[in-house]
Amino acid sequence: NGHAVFVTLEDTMVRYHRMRGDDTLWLPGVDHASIAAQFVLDKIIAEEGETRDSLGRERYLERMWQFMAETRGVIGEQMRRLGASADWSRERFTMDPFSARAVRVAFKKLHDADLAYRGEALVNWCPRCLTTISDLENVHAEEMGTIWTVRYHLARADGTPDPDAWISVATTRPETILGDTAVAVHPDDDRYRAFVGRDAFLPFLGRRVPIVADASVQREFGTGAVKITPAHDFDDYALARRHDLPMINVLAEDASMNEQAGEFAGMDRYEAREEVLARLRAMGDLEAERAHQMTIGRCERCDTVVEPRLSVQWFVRTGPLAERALASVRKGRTRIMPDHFEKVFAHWMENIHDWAVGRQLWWGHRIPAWYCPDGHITVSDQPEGPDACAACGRPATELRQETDIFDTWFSSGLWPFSTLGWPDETPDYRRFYPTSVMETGYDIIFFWVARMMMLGLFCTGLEPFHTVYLHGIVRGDGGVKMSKTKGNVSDPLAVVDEIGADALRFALTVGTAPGSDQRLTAAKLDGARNFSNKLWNAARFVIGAQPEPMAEPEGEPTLPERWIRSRLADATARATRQLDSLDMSGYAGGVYDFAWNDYCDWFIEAAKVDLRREEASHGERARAWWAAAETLATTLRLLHPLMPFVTEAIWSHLHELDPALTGDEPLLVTAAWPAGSVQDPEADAAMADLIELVRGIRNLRTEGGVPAGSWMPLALSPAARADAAAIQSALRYLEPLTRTRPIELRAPGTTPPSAVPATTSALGVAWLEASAGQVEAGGRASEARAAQLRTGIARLETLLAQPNFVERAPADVVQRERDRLEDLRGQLASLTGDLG
RNA sequence: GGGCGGCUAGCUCAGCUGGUUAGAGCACUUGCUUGACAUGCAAGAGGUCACUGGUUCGAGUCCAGUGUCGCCCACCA
Repeated sequence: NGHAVFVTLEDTMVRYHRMRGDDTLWLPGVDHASIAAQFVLDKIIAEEGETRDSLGRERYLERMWQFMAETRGVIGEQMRRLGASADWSRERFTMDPFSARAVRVAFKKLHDADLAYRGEALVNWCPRCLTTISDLENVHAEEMGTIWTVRYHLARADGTPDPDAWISVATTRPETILGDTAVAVHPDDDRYRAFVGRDAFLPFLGRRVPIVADASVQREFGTGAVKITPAHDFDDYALARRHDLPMINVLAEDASMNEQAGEFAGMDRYEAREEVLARLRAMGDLEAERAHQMTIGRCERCDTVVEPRLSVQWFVRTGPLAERALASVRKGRTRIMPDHFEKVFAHWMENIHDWAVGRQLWWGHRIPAWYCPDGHITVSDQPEGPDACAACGRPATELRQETDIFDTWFSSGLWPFSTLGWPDETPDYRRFYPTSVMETGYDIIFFWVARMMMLGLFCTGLEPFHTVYLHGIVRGDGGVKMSKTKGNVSDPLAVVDEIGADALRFALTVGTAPGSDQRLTAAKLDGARNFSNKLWNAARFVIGAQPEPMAEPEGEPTLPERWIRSRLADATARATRQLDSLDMSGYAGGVYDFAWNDYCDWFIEAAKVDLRREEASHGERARAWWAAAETLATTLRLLHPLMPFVTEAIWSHLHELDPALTGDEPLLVTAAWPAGSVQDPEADAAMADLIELVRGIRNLRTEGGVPAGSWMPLALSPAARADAAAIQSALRYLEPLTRTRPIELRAPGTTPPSAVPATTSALGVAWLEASAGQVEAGGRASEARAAQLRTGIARLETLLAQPNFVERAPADVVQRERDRLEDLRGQLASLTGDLG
């Protein structure tokens, strides 16, 4: 379903711009997702009784290519079924040779600029995936754990532990005691002032560690004294660097205790924890134990508790890169939608750490760094590597390449330009770079968007896109996030099979806002399906209503014809504006409203009258039909970006009927977006009056308990202001639309008999000429209406009586309120006159 | 510990730079197999726009604070 959202949004944007005649490219492709892919493939081969090591690097990677080909096929098929009109001839993959080259070149460029370096540091390590992971892949959550207080005995003058003097430290990870190299207290803490400078003994291993003072220690927390394990804790690491303390790694790569752990070596970290606790208890040095809520980081992929690990790694120095990316956003050269994500983006960029880009995995691009026996590093962007060590000239044969691969996001970060041929200035690159819109989920704004901004600006000197459109997460009926692990992912293809891709696309677009999550409920999908069904049926009507024989259209357009063209012009203008500003939901809602409420509910119903009028000439019927068909055709153009399938199907029928309807374009996908046309305010107003009157009369029928099927005589007393032609043209539609016959025109100012409910509109006052008993007596409708009018009038009178309002509000606002007041007074006058 | 967002009809949500009587879909009530569509048509009911204060002629909309739910970021043992 994640696919369905981005395909829908991107495809809608792209189809719109193609219809506009813009030079449009939607380049499809996928990344190689190294850690996730290995995680999945490891499981698959495990079922075959194999492991990564049993297969070996080469065969494992062969399997991976095969697996990836299948996955890509599935994703491509899904996208196509959803209607993705991407340029499949340019499909790209982050493991293809173009990407590989871009990765090498980009990395060398970074290294040359001193923005990539190799160094020893503490990184997040997943003991199950056996690789470094980035801060972002280390997901923190609150968990209940235990905090223990442990006694470290002080060293006596003779160098032995003092059984009666100790310093107590608090820890949540007792096994790391084995890697402690100090105890720290706050310099101003009176309790421990005398301890500073002395040594304490670790409970095991017989190691003496110094007690140091450091302001980073929180006096209030725990005992106020903290054990320092530099190789296994980020705080401790920083402190150790300040105090020049040794760093002892006691964990192996799978998080079992290593040989530094002495007698604990070989135990798993949690076994060792229990063992350490048991011994401390036995020695009487476990002072306290209590439940403790803490934050624990787990591997995003496999949920294993992450270990900080001291190792030599490749890093990207992000400071200068982030500064530039941030400046771009601040200056508005790249806009993030919705706006408030700019703050989120800025906050992250301002607090960014260097990026550990190396991964101890197989599936990915190997870091193009070569080491010579003398320790020199040569970074090369050549596919075959360097000829010789850049520092000492040793031949390539004596160099060995780094075995670590890049974080997938490194190659993904180059996507906007690596896919267009960079570092070469290819025609595609010149034509399409920088790109315009980056559409993706807000959940990967840091992983991907931030990296593309940083690397794009660094590599190409240009912002890789001018707009970032972030979509939200799709949640299921209960508001639960759909995730593969929870197994509540609904298969988009199953939905497509059931209700069609168009309906799914519509449901995913309407009523959503960028950056906000949405609930995709069954009811919403139903509504979307109903809409595509509605379109189909409206088209069926239009197609079936073509007059026989079809003649040259003639005669003046009727009111509904003028009106629907005006409404269409308005709908077109709005849709254009909305799509230009990426208001996808507004666009979807707007065309829906036009197609259903204006076109189907009012125009088609009115057009039926004209199409079936017996006295109409062939030419007049042809004109009436043409208006309906033409409007339908334009509506299809408006809807096509969002609902490509139904619209295309209907289009082909219209084209078959008369190519003039489709502008001689057999395919809607390549047809043009409708040009704007002028609105017709006169028709808008006249039709609004007619609609108001129709509604009023229908209301009278319902309120009066008139059976829906029966014809009722109607009396209409035209308003003095209404012109005769307008009344005449309205009558034609009034009759069938309100099921009233005959309609008697009374003199202006005529009032209905007392107690007969009437409806007042700009066109006049109307009431049902009921035979006795057919209309329930009473003027409830009129009373209610009069009350409404009185409230409105009172409100406006108060408002207009305020000098402040009249003097300080803009003239047009004041005038508008005055007009409204006049209008309401007029309506009330005729209504109260009628009531007697 | 910081930051961000939501709070509008029974439900899911629109509501742009403050200005008609606050909207839609679904659900609900009533009536309709009217020759495109019952996946439909017509009419209707339903809201102190979370709360408090402020700015303003005018606040769902802007400002401050409170509550509540959710999310993101963060190296407190």
